[in-house]
Amino acid sequence: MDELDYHLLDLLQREGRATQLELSRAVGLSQPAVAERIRKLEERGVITGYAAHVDAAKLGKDITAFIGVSIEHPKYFESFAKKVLALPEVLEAHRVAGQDSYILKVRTRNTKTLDTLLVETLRVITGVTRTHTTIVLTSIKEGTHVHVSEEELKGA
Amino acid sequence: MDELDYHLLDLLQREGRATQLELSRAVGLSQPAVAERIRKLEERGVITGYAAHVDAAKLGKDITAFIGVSIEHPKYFESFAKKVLALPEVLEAHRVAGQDSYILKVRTRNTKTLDTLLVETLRVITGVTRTHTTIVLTSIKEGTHVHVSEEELKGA
DNA sequence: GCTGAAAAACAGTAGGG
DNA sequence: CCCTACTGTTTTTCAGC
Repeated sequence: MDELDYHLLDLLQREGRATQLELSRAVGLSQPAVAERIRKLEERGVITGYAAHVDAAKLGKDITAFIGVSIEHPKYFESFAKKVLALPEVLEAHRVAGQDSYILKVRTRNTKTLDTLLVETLRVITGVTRTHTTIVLTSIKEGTHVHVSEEELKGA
Repeated sequence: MDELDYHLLDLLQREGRATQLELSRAVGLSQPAVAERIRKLEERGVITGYAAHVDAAKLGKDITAFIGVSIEHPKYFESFAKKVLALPEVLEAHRVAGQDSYILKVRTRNTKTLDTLLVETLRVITGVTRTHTTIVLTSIKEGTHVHVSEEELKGA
């Protein structure tokens, strides 16, 4: 992992369908060298995949919300996780330190479907004692771009 | 937007570098028909872009956290948003309804860099009165995949 | 790591229903 | 809106350096 790898990762996070020729020009390597580096980054699991990003609002998914979920005992963590994984409305699910046991990020069609998700799906899961919902009004920034630089990782 | 478009969106969200030939076989169209549909989806802004996804932990970014930020008056919203946009550690920034004014999702190298971000960068921004940080222990699910189906959008 | 070249796979265009 | 056929790129995989 040198500066060139970081540069490639940066470029590919911005433009996941950039061609190897474009990338090679940007980083100053030959095209086969770029192909080789990308292959290795994928192999080592640094690059986990590629995804098209979609405008949820254009698909009628207007509501984004964060839901804090309290669970009464750790023994219910696993079954909760399993159920939540199966819900398409849940974009992210994190176990967290603090008052809540989990934080979910969800995207639903409207407030009605959010309500349904809360009362009919989440609150009835075994072990869930409380949910606390925060509705997003506007998203200023919504990316997955992980910033990396050689400088930052000195001695890592 | 018909069922075929939804199917293509679903596939491209899972595998952003799927070839048109692969997609065409999956949805039962010819390759040029798929190319045309994808072009239109991009044109209309339904597909906003493509990105490589990266394993942050493999890059030494071990800490994910959600930060609720309270701002004393709406007049500071814009300047706050502008400053936050420039911070590479901030993956997401949402203005929200409720106690907090904003929720940020951040990714940092360790707890020390998180602390620095909090006290030296965020809390000193004009208008910020309070921050409330929730550290992620494990992420069960972390995706951007927006679920879509014809059925769900009946009458939309 | 590079260049250069070949083969295979892919994306984009054209003509026609 | 879709098809097939064709053309130009891109990717992949080799040499030899």
